[in-house]
Amino acid sequence: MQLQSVSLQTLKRLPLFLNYLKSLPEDGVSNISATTIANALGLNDVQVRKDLALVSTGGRPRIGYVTQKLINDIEQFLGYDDVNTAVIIGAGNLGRALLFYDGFPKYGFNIVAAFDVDPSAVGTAVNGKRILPADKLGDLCTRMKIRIGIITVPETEAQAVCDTLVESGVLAIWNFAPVHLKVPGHILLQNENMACSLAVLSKHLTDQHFR
Amino acid sequence: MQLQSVSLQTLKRLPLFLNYLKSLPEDGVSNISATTIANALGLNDVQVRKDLALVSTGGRPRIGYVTQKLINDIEQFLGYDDVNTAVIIGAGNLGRALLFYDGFPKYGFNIVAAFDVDPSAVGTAVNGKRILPADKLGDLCTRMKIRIGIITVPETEAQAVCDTLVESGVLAIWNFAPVHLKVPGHILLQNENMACSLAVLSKHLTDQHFR
DNA sequence: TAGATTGTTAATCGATTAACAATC
DNA sequence: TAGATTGTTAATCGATTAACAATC
Repeated sequence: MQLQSVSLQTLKRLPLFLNYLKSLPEDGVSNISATTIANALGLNDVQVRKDLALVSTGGRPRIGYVTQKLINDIEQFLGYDDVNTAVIIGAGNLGRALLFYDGFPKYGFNIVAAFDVDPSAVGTAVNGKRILPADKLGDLCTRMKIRIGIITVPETEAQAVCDTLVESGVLAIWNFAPVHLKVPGHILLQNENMACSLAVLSKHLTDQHFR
Repeated sequence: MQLQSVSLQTLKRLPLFLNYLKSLPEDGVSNISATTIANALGLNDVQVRKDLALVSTGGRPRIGYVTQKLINDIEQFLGYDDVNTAVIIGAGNLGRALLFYDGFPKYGFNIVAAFDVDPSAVGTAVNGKRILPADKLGDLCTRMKIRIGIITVPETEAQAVCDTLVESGVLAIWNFAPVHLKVPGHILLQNENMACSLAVLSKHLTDQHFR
């Protein structure tokens, strides 16, 4: 699966821009230059300008962009206007952390429910979201036309959960289990691999590999 | 900060190889080919071979690599032999999830403690790790020569925590707060930005941007 | 006007993929 | 031997950076 209009790299930077722009004081200057954004985020200014050119227009020499318009354009491009429904499978610590994560509603995502196999968890609620029995997962996804599944179950359960999601019409899967899932080509699989992050950090501490 | 001997891309793939190799049945075939690994993980076989050439030797045509030697070589390269000590700042849901995360000890990381400002959390323990008052953070990092800090506090607190860590000699920071932190050049900052992941997923659901 | 900034084209850089000889 | 696989060199691809004319 590849991006056509916008590169994956650009797509990953846009939320950073958005977050930075939103962090600016609202009563401050209403314009902002690509150079300012670049410096604030440690990026190249031409890169920022190129990214912005793909999702917005109206940057003026000497003046820059209108901050609010830029925010609107990026949000529109990223589809934060639409509300996307998602489910979380696995109501352990990580699943609970995600249920509390403020970013979801903020960026147009709505977690409709969580699922777990543990009978003592089923029936309770976390941050106002109900925890349902795992065997109801497929049914609910199909009925509610859920498009996004977030997997926070143990390694051993992840593939089975993934298969159920795919069968039930889920299109995108965000996987926190440290395992390589097999999915059909039309499914977008995003792996959130803690081990990768650890490796990069760990490597930094053994200096000779850096220059 | 840039990598010399190994590219960042390779560094991110090595843990994937490691995880896959460890998932193989131990009583199975003792050799494995780059092609097999590549197919299992959906990568290019030459890419795998190139990556492996950087951290191991002894692959034999027609036979492949000795699985156990490969595991040892990757682990040694990634520095999983040494135990790295780390602290978590913020014992909320995400912090607690990380305290329970099995991957840390498995990959040579030891979380020595967590810190929080909430008096009702301070003094308790999560998964056998003590939760200490936030104002003890700098002292403990300096005394115990902590090298890695994991930030799971709210956005507004993240920069202050980050500054304390840097002042106390921490070299690598893993930031889960959705904010761009300022750090000196010699510090490795790894951002775990949920918003970025969301953007990529969300984008997939608006098909026209994909080919 | 002078100078900062945009937007775009060209050059550079790095990573991936293709091709292929060596070899078990 | 035949064929699968390694390891390496060359070609391709894509992203970043540099250069610069346009413009406010």
